[in-house]
Amino acid sequence: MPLSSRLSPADSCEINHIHAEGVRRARTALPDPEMADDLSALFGALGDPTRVRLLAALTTGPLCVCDLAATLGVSQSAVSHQLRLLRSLHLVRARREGKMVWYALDDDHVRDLLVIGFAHIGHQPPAEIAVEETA
Amino acid sequence: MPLSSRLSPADSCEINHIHAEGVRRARTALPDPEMADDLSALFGALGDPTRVRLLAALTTGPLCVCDLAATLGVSQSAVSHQLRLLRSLHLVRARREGKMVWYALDDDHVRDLLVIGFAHIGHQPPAEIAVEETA
DNA sequence: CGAATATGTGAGTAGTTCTTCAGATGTTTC
DNA sequence: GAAACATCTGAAGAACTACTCACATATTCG
Repeated sequence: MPLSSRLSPADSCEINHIHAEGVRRARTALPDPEMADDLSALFGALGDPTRVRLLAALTTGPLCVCDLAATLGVSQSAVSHQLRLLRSLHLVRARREGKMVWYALDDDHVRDLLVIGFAHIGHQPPAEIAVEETA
Repeated sequence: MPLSSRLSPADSCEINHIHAEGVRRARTALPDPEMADDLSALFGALGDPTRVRLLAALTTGPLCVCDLAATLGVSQSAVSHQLRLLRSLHLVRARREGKMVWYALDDDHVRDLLVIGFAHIGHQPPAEIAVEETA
């Protein structure tokens, strides 16, 4: 039980009013540290305006680095740095074609996350995101 | 057209090989700056291991601050700070009951995001997350 | 091969974030 | 009202992030 050993008697509320039942139940749903790190890294990748916009742009179909920079109005270098992060987390996929590299969303999870995200913040997603264009 | 004015001739690849068609299409899916900020703030909130674990814990039902601290094994103060952020983004809801404050997930978007996130990173979510316990 | 084009990358820096610490606030009980 | 308890909050420091700049790499074309 590595989890219970983490409940140090330190400061977290001593042995106060802990509701043992609820805590035990909560622990069953608690991802282990590695999962939590992976999950938060994934969401963290979506936690930046530039990257969200990159991904949103890519929902309309593949674009090369240059197009992405032009679409967002940011420097090509900045885009490249961000794409590397997105690639490392399998959010986008890169395919070289001559001098250019085309980027595309890696799978539908990305689109799903964006749609739910938009729903949560109460804005309507820009139409193209919700529907698969199969472009 | 505030978007096109953002395409400064600065460094983003001059007027090179931009594929005008794709860029124009991509722009239709591009959230405006305010949306992008809201969206990324939402995902950013999920972009931290402690907060992901807090939310995962809450998928099993409401817990008080003290329970959450005990469940995760982190200080009560740290939990409180994080809960404030999560509350401000409507990811969790707080209800005072005497000395204690019970926290619960604010809506099902949170659960959905976690489930998709787990699917993406290829781990199975800890069983309790996927199903609504109506506890 | 050398020039031109498109993209990738390391270092540096300004800005942001997460935790801890100390103390404030709100609630109950006596 | 004072003591005890649960939670909240501001300040501060350590760690992380995202951009820019300069240059490296890769591909095509002459």
